[in-house]
Amino acid sequence: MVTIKDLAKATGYTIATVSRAFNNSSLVADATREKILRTAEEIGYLPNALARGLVNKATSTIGVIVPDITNPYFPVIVKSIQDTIKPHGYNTIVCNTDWIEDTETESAKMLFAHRVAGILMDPLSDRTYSNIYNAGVRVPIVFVGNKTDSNADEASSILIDNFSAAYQATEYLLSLGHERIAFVGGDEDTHVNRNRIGGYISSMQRHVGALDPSLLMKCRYTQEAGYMVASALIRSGRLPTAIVAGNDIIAFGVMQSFHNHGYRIPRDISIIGFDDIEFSSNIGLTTMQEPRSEMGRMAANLLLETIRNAEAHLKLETKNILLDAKLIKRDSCASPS
Amino acid sequence: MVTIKDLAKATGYTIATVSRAFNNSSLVADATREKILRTAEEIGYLPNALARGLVNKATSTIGVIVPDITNPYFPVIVKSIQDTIKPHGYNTIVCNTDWIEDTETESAKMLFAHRVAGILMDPLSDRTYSNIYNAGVRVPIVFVGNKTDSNADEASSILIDNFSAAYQATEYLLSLGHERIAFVGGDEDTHVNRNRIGGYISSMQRHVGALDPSLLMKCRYTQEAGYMVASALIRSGRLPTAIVAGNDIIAFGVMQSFHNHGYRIPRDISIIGFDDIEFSSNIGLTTMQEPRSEMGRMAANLLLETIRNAEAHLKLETKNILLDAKLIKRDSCASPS
DNA sequence: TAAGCTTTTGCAGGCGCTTTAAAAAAAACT
DNA sequence: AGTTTTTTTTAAAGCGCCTGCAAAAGCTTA
Repeated sequence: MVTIKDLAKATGYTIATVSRAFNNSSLVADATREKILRTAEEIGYLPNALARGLVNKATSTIGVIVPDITNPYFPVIVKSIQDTIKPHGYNTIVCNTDWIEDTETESAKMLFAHRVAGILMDPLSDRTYSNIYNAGVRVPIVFVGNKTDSNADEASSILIDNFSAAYQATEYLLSLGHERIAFVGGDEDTHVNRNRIGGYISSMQRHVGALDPSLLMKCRYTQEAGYMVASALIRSGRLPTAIVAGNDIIAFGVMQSFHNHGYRIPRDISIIGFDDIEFSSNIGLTTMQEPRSEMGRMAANLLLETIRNAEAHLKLETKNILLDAKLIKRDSCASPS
Repeated sequence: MVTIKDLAKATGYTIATVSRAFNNSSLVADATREKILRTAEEIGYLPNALARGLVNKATSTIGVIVPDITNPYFPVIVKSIQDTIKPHGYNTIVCNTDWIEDTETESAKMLFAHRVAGILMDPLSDRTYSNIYNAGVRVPIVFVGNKTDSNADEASSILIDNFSAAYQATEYLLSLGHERIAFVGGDEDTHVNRNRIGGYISSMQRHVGALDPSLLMKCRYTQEAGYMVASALIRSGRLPTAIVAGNDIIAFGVMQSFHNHGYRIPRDISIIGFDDIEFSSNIGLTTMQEPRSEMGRMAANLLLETIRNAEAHLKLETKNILLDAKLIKRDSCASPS
């Protein structure tokens, strides 16, 4: 393992000069820097990031925590984050929680132990912030995609206006002539779920009056869960004419179930999703599009700004930004027959 | 920032004892360890992973490099890796190369600078191994999903038998009665591409004699690329009756193009993909399934083993393991009409 | 009670790097 | 030439932690 000492010996300078050469310090002569850098290549010297992080008390790594990297919703955000921070010299450690709150806390602790400069995360629950704070994690955090309502002034967040988006989705279905509209969405009590359900209920109540509670179904954010709920719905015999799904993955499961049971979409039942993941267009799913790349980019920039301010011992006012979702009309919704 | 020194002061022991308590050393009394651990919770002490890595000359982090995290093929592998190594106390840093060879080299350098214990990667090209070796990276590497043929004895690999899989896919189409079968696949000269093309050609030549070279089309592994190639094919007016796609993503693009141009699958044209990503079942795409979870798991275990051996200064014989792909019949293939 | 063990704890050096203060070298003045 | 100023380099301390060795404390046994 070649260290700074080896490079010092090889060039004839001391480690102090070598270090400066690698840190673009103006305190080394250009000729010296050049010679050092050239020799570094030759002998294969790569600065030890651990030693650097130790003395600098900060790394150029940013932690990213998501619930499920196999849901295409997240990789786009992760990639957008990576693309945004890379030009600033940062890299990422990505963690997967599998929707398990303990894993989320452990991940945050691990990231903090690695002294990441900051954390970007899609929180699992309203307890997330206090969980990781109580675990001793002290590092700038920006939420993306979801947030913890109880700590809105402790950490910034970037997400869509879920209430309004769900309202809009439901309105669209109503405008098509549907009246019996079900909601199949997330079962955890989070900001996103509360607002999507809230928007749905609000729209329904405005147009249909009291809501039939059996139309509100909760499940996990997986295709299997959507499939199960739809199958149960079919077995119950009291089908709605349209469904608002909590996200596209759930919608996929719902569609597959209806398909397997001989129903045709949108002829027999309409469905609208959330997120607009890549494959929704292949399947022709009408959905509320989240600007995920933009969310990732904005969240990353906000975190970078927060980190810079923290280094300068200023505290940046936290921002809770709501973006607009956009209705993407495709082939999964039609007027009831 | 609470350090080991603070914890030492708080408990009345020295940092040596505190350190031992955290490393499950048998040299601390149980009562002492307990007291220290309890106090650690109270004052929020989390060991600095950088300092640890520095003195131990090794971290419990494993680097993962993939070409495109937004292709659902990869997240499953990444997750499988994470799930496999976590019980061993390791965590991961995931890098995205965007199919750019320089980015791949930079990623490897970054991971090495962070002193990862090892790297798992799906290499972009046959140059990958020498690229990163020449960049000074000296760390155990295991390839997964693809490999560099020129360095088969330097690093282990886990992938499917691509030649045989492509052969099998083509045979299936032939058995359905197709004769004019096109291949739309990866354009880089990599192990995977050579073998998939080789398997296709081999099967075609066996049954149809000389191959019409215009049937062999190369493109990038994206949906857009597949779409373009299919559109060009349609414009050319000389359509095949069936297509072997380099992967499912390309197949999606191809299908979408045919769909948009008024063709029906499989009535007008059959198509078979590669990988069996999640959404292939939704779309009814017949495909050659890669056991990605198993590949990730095996690769991770192999890397772990390699790391252990390296620590013991043994060199583990490299293994190049080929798994079998499995033909998953769905609705995108039929006999030509 | 003292000697001989065993168990537990402390001291100190060092991992690879950055950085402040001081020294040396080079350049710019009288 | 000598002196001052500026540029370049070095010496040394320390970031938070681990660990070999030495010291201290607890236990046994005679």
